[in-house]
Amino acid sequence: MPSRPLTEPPRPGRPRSAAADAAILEATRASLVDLGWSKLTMGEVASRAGVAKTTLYRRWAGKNELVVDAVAVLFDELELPDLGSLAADVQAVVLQFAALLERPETKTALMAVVAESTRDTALRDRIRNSIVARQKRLVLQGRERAQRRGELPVEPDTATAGRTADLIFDVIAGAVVHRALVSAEPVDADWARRFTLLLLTGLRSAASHGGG
Amino acid sequence: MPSRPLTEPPRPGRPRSAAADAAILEATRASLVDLGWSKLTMGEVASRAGVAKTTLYRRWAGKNELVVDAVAVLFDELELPDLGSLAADVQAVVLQFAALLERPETKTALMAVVAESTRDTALRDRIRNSIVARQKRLVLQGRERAQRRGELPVEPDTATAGRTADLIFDVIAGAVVHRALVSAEPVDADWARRFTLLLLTGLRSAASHGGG
Amino acid sequence: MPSRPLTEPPRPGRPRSAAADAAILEATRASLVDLGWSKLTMGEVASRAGVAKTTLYRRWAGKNELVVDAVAVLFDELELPDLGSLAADVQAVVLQFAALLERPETKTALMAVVAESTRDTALRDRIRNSIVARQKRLVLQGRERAQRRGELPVEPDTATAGRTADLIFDVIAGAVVHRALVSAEPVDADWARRFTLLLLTGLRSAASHGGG
Amino acid sequence: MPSRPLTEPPRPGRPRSAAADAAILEATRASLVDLGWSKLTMGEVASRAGVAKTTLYRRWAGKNELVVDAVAVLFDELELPDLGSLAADVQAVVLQFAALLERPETKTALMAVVAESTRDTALRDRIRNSIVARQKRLVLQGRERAQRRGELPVEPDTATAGRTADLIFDVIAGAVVHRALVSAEPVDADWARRFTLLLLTGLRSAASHGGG
DNA sequence: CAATAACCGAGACGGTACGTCGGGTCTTAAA
DNA sequence: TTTAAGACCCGACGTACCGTCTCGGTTATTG
Repeated sequence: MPSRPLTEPPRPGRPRSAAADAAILEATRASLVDLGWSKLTMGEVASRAGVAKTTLYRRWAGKNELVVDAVAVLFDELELPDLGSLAADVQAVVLQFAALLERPETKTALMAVVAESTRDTALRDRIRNSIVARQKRLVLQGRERAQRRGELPVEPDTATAGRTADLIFDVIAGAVVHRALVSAEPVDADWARRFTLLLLTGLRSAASHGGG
Repeated sequence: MPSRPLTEPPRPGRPRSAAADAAILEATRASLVDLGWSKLTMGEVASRAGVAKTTLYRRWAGKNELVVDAVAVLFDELELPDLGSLAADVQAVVLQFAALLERPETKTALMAVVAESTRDTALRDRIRNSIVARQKRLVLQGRERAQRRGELPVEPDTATAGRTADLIFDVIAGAVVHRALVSAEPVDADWARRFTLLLLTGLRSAASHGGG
Repeated sequence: MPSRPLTEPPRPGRPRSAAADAAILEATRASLVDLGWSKLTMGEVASRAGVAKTTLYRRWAGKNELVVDAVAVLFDELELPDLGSLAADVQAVVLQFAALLERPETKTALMAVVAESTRDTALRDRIRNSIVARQKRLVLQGRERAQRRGELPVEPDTATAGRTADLIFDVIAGAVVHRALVSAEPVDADWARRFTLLLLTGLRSAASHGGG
Repeated sequence: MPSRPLTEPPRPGRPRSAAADAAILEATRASLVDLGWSKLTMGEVASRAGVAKTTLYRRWAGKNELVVDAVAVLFDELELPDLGSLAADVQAVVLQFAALLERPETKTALMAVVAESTRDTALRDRIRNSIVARQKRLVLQGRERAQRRGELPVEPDTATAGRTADLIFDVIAGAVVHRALVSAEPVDADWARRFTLLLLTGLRSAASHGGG
């Protein structure tokens, strides 16, 4: 979303239409579904949103930024359920995440903006803040809950703990994304179960051996 | 590579220039390095290769196919070294793969063509055959070697074995790609060691518990 | 000038700023000098005048009307000097008029608004009242003075007199404009002398032959 | 017309379509008639001509150049008739010229391109070569014929002759244009007769007095 | 050795989308 | 009601690439 200071001193002139923002993001998602990333055009989004092209460009620098914002909110739907065990929780989140990746707007857009971000650091930061952060939160939340349950030891060294969380995050997100988008095979309950088993046994054994 | 029948019945007329093929693929890689995926154009590739645009279109249907072929050969460089232990071998391959992903032509192109492939099944097959297969081969090779060494049990059920190999592949490839391109953090020796430890302990424990 | 009722019944609310009018017309002329007709924009004029765009549109319907008003006042500078003979007077006015046409704001604007007026009768009337009338006045004035001096006969038939004045006006104004703007050659003293000679001898001879 | 060397060494590549040239110029004239100069757009012309916008821009730098070329050919219709006397010939040409200026494509375009040419020397040259030259030819032709008939003396000094021809041209063209477009009054037979009388008597008297 | 056929370079072609600019209107808060 | 500011919708701009086509000309195999 176009970020402005939180406590906005009312600027002179006509204020920007909040309705336009919403309509544009909605139109962007609809266009992604119908056309896919590469056929989505700014003009099409504008016309679907009932808005002039200039209104888009006043808020977003281009297609990349617009799509990141349009897709990011979908990641708010991800939630860590409390099913009683870490394994069950992880498995559930994996399936949630896979379901999200199956949605046509996400599927076509996610890899595309990541690809663009390899040559655009501002875009990379935007993705990190808008999308990656929303996913990573689940890992931290899951670890904390597992530690409360006693399923995982409390790691005293925060640096090591952070590195491990990052590793776990890349393994989970990477495996699911790769399965869904590269291998293009279904992430079903069986796969999720086998993946979770692999991950958690590895995690527990490694932890007891001192994997820092 | 431009697919033609394996046993080519010599067609009438002037044959296609083999030199052009090589020059085009090389020019494509060079353009990826200089311009990145989204700014790469067919016209630019043609002019760098000293070739007419028609010559490109006679061989490849479009940018997607061209780039897949241009990038695919780079994956031939990946090799499974024999360092004496599965852990060492995996770690080495992870670093090799990461190094490949750090190359600018791969970094910018890989996610992009995957993104395109979500709406183009022919492209998906091309990627699977040209790129994914080249990576997967290492997993199968590694498992076989580990089984010969006795580091991993021989799985009698080939269906289960296949599923496990797929899982391992998605975990390895996914984690490395995600770390390198999404998290955009370095895949260094330390990360590779910690990742390998997690993977292999998980793999061995899960195997002994019957993770099929 | 923005036309309002001659006897203005004082309207309610804040009255319009008279200073704004002057600033806008001045800014319009400055923009004409710097940018020329086709690159002059309402936004540019507004910002030069330190005024909002709405203030312009409240007073003028558009660029055409604004420029006519901005340029019209320049034609007030034209004066018929009294140099003792009709020939001298005409020649002086021709040079004055040419000098006015050489000014960049006039040069670029005059033909442009005339061109626009060919498809806009309201604009045509505005030009006629604002610009053409200011020029024509000189012809009538010159004829009257010449008649007083006895250089020209008094035409009793007012209809014929009017037609002749119109003809003279089109010949003088047309020739000077064409020389200056179409042929793009200098209207210097020599040209003015030769033109005046042609005109006045023609006029006198034709008059004596009954050119009605 | 886009001028290229007369003896064209056949350039490589696909040659430009001559049909496109004709269609574009015709579409330009039609657009002038329907829309007028200021509402004519390159896109509209292209679509009327059944041609891509790039095809227009490959041949003409912009609207100005295009319209000059589209309108210029109309001036080929002007012809100096041989009616037996200079006065009759001049009067006929004046009426022809006025009829041309009454055509909607000419009326709306001519002053507009002249206005643009005041800030664009290349455009001025194009107008001079394409339009002005086509008109001036008639003056030279008329003088020569009148001299052959003995209606006008042969001017021995070519420099003076040239200057006089230029003057006559500006007077004729200027007066007719001014009457038709600025005064916006009809150039009918009566006006043409009175104008011709004024011009020719002036010309003859001035010539006998030594108007160089 | 001529005919044939596919190739090659160059570049024009009809399109689509780009990102920007200007026109003229509307919506704020302030005067 | 006017003002400055600036967002708004709209339409055109001139450019860049797309993928196709049409040239003149080249290089092979076949008759």
